Amino acid sequence: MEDEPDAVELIKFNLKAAGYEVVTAADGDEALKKAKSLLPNLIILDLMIPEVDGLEVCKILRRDVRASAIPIIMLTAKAGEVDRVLGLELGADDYVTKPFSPRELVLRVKRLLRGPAENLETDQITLNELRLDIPRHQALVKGKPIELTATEFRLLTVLAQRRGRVQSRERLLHDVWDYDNLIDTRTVDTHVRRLREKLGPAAKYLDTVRGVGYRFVEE
Amino acid sequence: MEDEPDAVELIKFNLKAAGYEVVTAADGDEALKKAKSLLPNLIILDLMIPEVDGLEVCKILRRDVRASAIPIIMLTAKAGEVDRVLGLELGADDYVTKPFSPRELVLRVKRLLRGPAENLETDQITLNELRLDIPRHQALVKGKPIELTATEFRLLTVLAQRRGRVQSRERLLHDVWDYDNLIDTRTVDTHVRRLREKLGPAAKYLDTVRGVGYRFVEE
DNA sequence: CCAAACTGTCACGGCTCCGTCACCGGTTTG
DNA sequence: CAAACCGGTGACGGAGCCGTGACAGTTTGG
Repeated sequence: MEDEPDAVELIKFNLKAAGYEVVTAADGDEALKKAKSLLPNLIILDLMIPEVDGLEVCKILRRDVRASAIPIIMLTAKAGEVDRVLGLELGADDYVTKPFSPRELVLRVKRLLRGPAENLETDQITLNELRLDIPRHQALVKGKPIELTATEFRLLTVLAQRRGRVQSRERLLHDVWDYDNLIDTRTVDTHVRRLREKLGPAAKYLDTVRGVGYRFVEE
Repeated sequence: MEDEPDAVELIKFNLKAAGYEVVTAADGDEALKKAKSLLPNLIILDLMIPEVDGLEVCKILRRDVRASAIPIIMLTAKAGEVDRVLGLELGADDYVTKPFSPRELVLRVKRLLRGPAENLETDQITLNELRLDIPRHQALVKGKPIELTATEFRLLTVLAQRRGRVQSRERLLHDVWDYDNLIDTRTVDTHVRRLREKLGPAAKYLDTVRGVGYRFVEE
């Protein structure tokens, strides 16, 4: 979500190299639409964009029921204190002044995605008889604790946090295993199987989307 | 209750935007007076404040009959990590290290105001036959005092104060040892082992969560 | 100034867990 | 309708994790 095409490509390239999935928007209006429909895990927002001003986009997103929880990084041309305070007041979580190194941006993205803000909001996930308590590292089915290994728990957490949306095997390998090589592996499948075994009746929430990946069902 | 005017205004703005009523104090002395007279629902306390030190303010408030129950969030500069454990012993309920995003602070405020029961830090923790007397720096099993070294006691305290929640080795190294480097160490394991030896029958309260860390059991 | 206590690191070994493979039934494709 | 594709399943060997004992460097106390 940028104004200069070159800069957009540069950022996109570096983020993809770090293993992230990137979607871009040409102006503020498009940015708003995509943000609300795709509900990304993080938004990088340039202040100087056409159609709808960056600050305005931020403000609107913060009022949105579903999008308000998404962390936002702001890109600003001036190092002016006004923009910084204004941006933070409107709910941005971090901001970067141009010019900046792509590496710095990637680091800030990582920090925000693993940061405390995310953990605070998602420290407990409940879906009918299944409950995930992340700080306690405990999964409950109908109130009874289920013994899960560390990897199984992380996999289930990632899927549950993005419930409704299909996660490809590559994405899961990146987020759960920190694998960046795209080697074909049956690892994910095996772990999903073990999860289903242990979850018992709650296994119905784990959907297989043939040819794509896995999904935690919504409602 | 801050030292930098800009930061105070920033926090104030964001809390008000979240629907809270906010009162500020310029120094520790003023903070104490206002806290005792207004009896707010929550206090955000900067460690680096003039007149009366933040830790001192915390200690005084905890001794006060009427103000002792008020949750306190401490703001600490990244340098003085020793303050963290010290603050916990003095009865702070949560910590935020600078720099932090305003949104993160608001989230922590919400959490503390939402569930006071699960976040209350007392100076005495009792779980069946095990009792921890934090101000006296003493651990008791079935009423009999157990000889613990300084490090062992701090480790046990940190684990017990976050009972139920798994603490990673890195987290424990950070909070108990002030280690920030992520080198692989068996130090935590060794100290847990020594703790278990000394605790005897009460050792069952220290859970190992394979691949994650350690946990003080709940109930 | 010495002895005792405390602390961090290391090596070892048992045991759990994990990644991979082969196989097979079901589904899609041409 | 056959061939290719895909994902579920069971099994297995290696890797990684953690408990344990030992030890050297440092601190404490007499």
